[in-house]
Amino acid sequence: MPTRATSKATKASSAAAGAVVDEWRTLLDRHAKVSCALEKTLQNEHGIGLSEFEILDRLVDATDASADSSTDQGSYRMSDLTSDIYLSQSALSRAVARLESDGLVHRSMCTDDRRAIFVCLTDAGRKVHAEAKPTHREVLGETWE
Amino acid sequence: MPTRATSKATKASSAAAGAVVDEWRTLLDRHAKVSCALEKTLQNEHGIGLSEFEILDRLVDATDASADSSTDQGSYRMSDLTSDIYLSQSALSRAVARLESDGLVHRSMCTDDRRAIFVCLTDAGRKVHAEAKPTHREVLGETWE
DNA sequence: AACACTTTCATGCACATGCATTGAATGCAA
DNA sequence: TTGCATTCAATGCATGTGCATGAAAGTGTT
Repeated sequence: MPTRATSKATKASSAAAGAVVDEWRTLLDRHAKVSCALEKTLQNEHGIGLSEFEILDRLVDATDASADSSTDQGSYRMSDLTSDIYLSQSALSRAVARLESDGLVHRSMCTDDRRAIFVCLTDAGRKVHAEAKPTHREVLGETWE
Repeated sequence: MPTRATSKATKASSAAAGAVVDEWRTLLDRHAKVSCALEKTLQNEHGIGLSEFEILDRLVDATDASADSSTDQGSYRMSDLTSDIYLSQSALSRAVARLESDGLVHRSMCTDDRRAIFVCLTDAGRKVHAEAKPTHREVLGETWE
């Protein structure tokens, strides 16, 4: 396993580089298959996209993790969420906006730093996630291999 | 390392399911990081996107693999390409259209089955791919881990 | 031949994403 | 205080993608 290629490792390691390329293609294929299946199933059965589900998932994790009632239940600072998820800042902003318009999360200002936005689950959001989670796990198990 | 889950591993394995979820999140993160880096670098240094490069890559592979001059050099049937790559049929159609307008590939009809379209590399396409391939491998090596 | 069905690729449309920018709030320094 | 750079989130814009459809060509049945 080539730990880390030197910046000029283009020529020397043709076999090792080929292995990474193979892994990369495998990853691309699996990503396409799994995320496509998740997207469709979550949309059909629960009316949310994959990005939306992933956000809800993080929020629930955060809620369960910190039992301290920091602000509301399961608050998550927008900027923290951006770095904890695979979405870009703008994509996250819009996804949260979608979730809010669906009534699944609530955006609130922080009094300490009035630039920051806190996102927290609503009861409806918690409910939808609880319903969608088994579906998510199931599809993952079916399509993973 | 869980080699391969049985096909009906939905309910029974709550711990194993959690492991798959972890792997899935890891895959999502790596996919985002690597594909984003590849996209940017390929675009900046060679003027093509990741999808376009992947298509060129398949075409070159096909050229090298079959030394028989089947039709032209490195022809690839559109429908075959669709199943060999992670792109959907419509995405592939447009990506090839982009490549053609850039002069990197050439679309030609097949006389046997006039529904089918054959894609083959132009000299310019071969050249761009040859230049971009080291970059691709290099970025892959840098961002893989 | 005539008809229905399938396959193959392109395209209109809606939408999610990334980039770059904007606007607001903060922090720091003079 | 004023001034300037920084941080944070939202948004205009361009673009790539998927879904559903359409058109053309092939296949099969009567």
